[in-house]
Amino acid sequence: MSARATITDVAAEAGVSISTVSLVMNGKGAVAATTRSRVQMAATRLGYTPSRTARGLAAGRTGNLGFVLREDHFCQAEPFYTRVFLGAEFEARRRGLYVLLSTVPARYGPDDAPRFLQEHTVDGIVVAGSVDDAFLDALTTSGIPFVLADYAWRGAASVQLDNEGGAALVAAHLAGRGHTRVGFLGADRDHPSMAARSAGFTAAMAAHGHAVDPRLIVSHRGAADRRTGATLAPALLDAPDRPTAVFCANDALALGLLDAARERGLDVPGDLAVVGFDDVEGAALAATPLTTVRVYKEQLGEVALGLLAERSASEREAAAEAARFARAPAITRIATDLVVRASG
Amino acid sequence: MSARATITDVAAEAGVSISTVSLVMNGKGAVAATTRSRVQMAATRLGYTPSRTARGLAAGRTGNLGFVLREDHFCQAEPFYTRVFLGAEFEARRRGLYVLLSTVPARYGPDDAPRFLQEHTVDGIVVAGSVDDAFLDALTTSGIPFVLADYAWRGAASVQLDNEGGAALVAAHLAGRGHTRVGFLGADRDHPSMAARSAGFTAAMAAHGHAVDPRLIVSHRGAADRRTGATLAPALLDAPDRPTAVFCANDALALGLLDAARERGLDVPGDLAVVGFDDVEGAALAATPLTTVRVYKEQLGEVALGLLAERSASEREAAAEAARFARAPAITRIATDLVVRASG
DNA sequence: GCTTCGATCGGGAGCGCTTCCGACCCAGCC
DNA sequence: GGCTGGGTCGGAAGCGCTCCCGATCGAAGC
Repeated sequence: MSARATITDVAAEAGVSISTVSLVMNGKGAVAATTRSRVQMAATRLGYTPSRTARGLAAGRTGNLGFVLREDHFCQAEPFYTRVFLGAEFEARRRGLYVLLSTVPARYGPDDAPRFLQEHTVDGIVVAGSVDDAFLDALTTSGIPFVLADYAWRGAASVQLDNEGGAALVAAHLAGRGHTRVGFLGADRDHPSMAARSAGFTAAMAAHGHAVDPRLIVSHRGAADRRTGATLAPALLDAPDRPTAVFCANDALALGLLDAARERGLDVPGDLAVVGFDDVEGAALAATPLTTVRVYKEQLGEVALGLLAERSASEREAAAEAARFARAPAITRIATDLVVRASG
Repeated sequence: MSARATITDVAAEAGVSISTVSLVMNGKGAVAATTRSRVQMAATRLGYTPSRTARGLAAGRTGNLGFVLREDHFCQAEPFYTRVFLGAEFEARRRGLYVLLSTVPARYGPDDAPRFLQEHTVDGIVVAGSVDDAFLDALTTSGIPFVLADYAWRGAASVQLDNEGGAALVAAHLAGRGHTRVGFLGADRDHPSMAARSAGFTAAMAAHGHAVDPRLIVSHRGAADRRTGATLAPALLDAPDRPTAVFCANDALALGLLDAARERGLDVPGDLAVVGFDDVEGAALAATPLTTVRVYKEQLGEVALGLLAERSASEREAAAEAARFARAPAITRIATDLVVRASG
């Protein structure tokens, strides 16, 4: 690949000025149809693609967005945020943007700032999952627009799963199957999503006339993984008046609960119905396929990135003050579905 | 954050020319120590960080690298390539570079090109894991330097695990424990790493005087996952003369084999020793903790990115022809370790 | 028929930085 | 003491693009 064609080459080839080429390439301004097509032909003939860098310099925006998540979230076995990222990357590609992926440690110190926070190599940032408040503080003061995905923080714009809605679907399902004594198994309770699932479920059950016995609500602060599910299971399974169904705040916990149930020789769903949340890969493959709430991870990323792209675009054109006004503390919700399988 | 400080501001603040500031910021050229420190102070006082974009335009390189992997590899449950990426990102940060993550479909068509292939927004590309040949062809003709990580293709530069070495460690370990009749369980056999593990193991066993019975070598073409491991297990476990030990080409297969062994009531490692490869998260947590070969995924990414960074730098300064000569088909190997646990 | 106006297009000034080149200064040299 | 030369620094030309502004021209308005 020899030297790339530049806008000047195209202008010469088409017999117009570079301004015109620029207008055509960006689809703005008033350009006569004939001129436009002449320029386009010249561009394709020369294999011209505008230089991102030059465009960035001149236009004052870089055309790439950051995607930040906690290191441990990125590396966890279940590729949840991975899929969110994939959705974001897809949407970015659709919009002709790039996304820089970076991680922050669970405990954020001032030295951990992703470099693009300082170098302004990024027009905006998607923050996926829960992160240290200190990071969000730094982000806020940096002035770079950002949107959260699957997290909430103050009035920041965010895209979240419809956790309440999903939990309500579960409640309706269980109530419909005649369960009146149900339990809830949760963990990672500081995460707003987890809290919402818990609250949504108990509220919906109550609405169905079967308030959840507080003794059957176990909620942990630690990681919401399979091991925790198994560890916490006895509190429910060995209770004097065992619930006939348990809603777990996520599939990992549910899988752990299933392990514990199997150990005890309980029949699922005969003795115990188990419902999870997330619809992870392993849910359908489990020994007893798991009834769960399906969430659309890619869509979460797509929507978040789309929102960010528009936000950072409007940030530029409008006066900063005006844009800040328009920033309604928007929470966008991604709908969820119930997938009924064998476990309940 | 008001308007950013530019190089001009720093020059004014320090009372020098912008050329001098540039020299100081890049640590090149001959600048008197006093001048240098004066500039540096001015820069920190103004909170100056050079604009990536401007730098890129002027210097002809963008300062970011691409990291490409197959979509399905990115999403698999075991975060192998995720860790590789993390290592790469770390190394990039260390070098002041950015990395754009993008995926390609398993079957690559001309329309699937990551956009940065055409827009030259990237100085080089790390390709992780196996990808479609068509993609590598496209990459080659694009002229963008690239290095492979955990893959091999023609004479392309690549960083690979020391698969033979790891397999030899396993062979030595098993032979040392008195196993003379051993089996091999493999899958995804078109992947060079898998082939190397198989070949390395049988060669090393032979060197120990215990040639592997060809009937005890089962090698599959499909995905090397847990399910496959369980599916393929009968060929070894139900053989007339069952091996006393099996080396599995990766941990997922080994885990599947363990499932099958448990089903048959076999004692591990009494009746059957099982050894894996990769040391995935689940290996240590398995019911019978898995003896396996530990591989340093982050290091793989680090080394690959470092190599790429140097390659793309030299690519620029040297004449293209000369650089192409220097491109010895280098294969860098990352050492592996044996981790002995309960399974064998 | 002359002015006004909208539709088109070219000119040109940057965006912030790198880098080549030449100017300058002060030792050291014959 | 004039000259050479190395060590320092400033000037200035871009890198490829965006975008404001003004020029041009034919058509519409009175």
